[in-house]
Amino acid sequence: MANAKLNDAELADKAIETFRAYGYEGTSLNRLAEATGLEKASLYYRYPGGKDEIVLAAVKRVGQWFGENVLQPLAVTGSPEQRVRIVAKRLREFYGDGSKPCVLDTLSLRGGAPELQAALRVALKDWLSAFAAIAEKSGFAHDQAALRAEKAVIDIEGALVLSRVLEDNKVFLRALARLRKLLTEA
Amino acid sequence: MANAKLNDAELADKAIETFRAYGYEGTSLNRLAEATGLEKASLYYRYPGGKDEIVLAAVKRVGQWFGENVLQPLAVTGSPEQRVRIVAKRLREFYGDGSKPCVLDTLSLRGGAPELQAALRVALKDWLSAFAAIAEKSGFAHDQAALRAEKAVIDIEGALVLSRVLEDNKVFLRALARLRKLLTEA
DNA sequence: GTCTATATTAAGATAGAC
DNA sequence: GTCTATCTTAATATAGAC
Repeated sequence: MANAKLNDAELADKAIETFRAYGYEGTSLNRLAEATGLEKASLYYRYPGGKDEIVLAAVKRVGQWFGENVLQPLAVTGSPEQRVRIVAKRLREFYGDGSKPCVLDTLSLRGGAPELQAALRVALKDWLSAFAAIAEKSGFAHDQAALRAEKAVIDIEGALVLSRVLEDNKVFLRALARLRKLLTEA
Repeated sequence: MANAKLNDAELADKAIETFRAYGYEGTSLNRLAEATGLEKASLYYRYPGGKDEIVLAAVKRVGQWFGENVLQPLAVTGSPEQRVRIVAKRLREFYGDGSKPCVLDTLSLRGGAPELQAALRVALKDWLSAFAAIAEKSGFAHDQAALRAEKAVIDIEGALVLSRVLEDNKVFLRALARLRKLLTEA
């Protein structure tokens, strides 16, 4: 790690950008080498398990980042409305105004290792839990809060798909504009 | 075509099942050969352009099928409510109760040819137009009808992503249960 | 029209120099 | 820790028999 060109976090960040755009099968080690600026052999030195190990590290890292920067603001001070507004802003950045796919979507196609699918499932459940918590704090009953959270994540994921296919970010931005109402208003 | 094991429609149907599950990059000719029961060389004989030509043919075919079997019922006799109920049923079949991904999602990752992306965009626009038309017939103003259609397709696409990641079809079935209200009720 | 066999290119993966 | 070089396997693609 002394002569490292990139630290692990930087490497994971570069890698995840490739994975979220091309998916697991579409991300070759050549593409990863190009994206990170490291040669394939260097990637194998740091991740002997190859692509499987890299994608797991990248997903773990992005999950952590998402938790700290997007979901954590839901648990701090401020009204539920204010918190959701901040989260919507973070989501807009995270998804590049709707131009960057969600890893939960593009990495969940068939072909990925079971450990990858398990990691994605955990990340999604964390997301749903955080949204359900803020909905419950806004006054929804437990079950209704869970349903609102589900609808909110569906709205974001679906809008990302439509924005990608239509090449029109406005679809995603409209979905983000619905988020506060969906999670905090009856 | 005389000694063909499969006709073009059958071949496209087998191929699309592989493409929707694995995506474009994840679908190798070996997988297509296995799925169709034909050898790779036979696939090249019928589609000299290889995978690019096969995926376009498959998308064209599924788009046609979707139009005739899912969207066309929206334009026949019956109340808007009845028509949407039928469409929800067809969608449930088309997506295998939520277990089969949408080609618009899994084939729109980076890596596919521009012609493929264009074909997906046309298919999605057709879908949105058909949903918007039934919403307008239900009494929504033109713009509101278009928004309802967008929300409805987002709901379906997003729910498919969540169902896939969570391995829980109930998420998708809940979305389908919302469809009639979304397209026909104020 | 489909097959077996083969050629060619790219992907995954390792060895050894610096 | 990263590199160049190389190996191995799988992918795309074609040739020619039936």
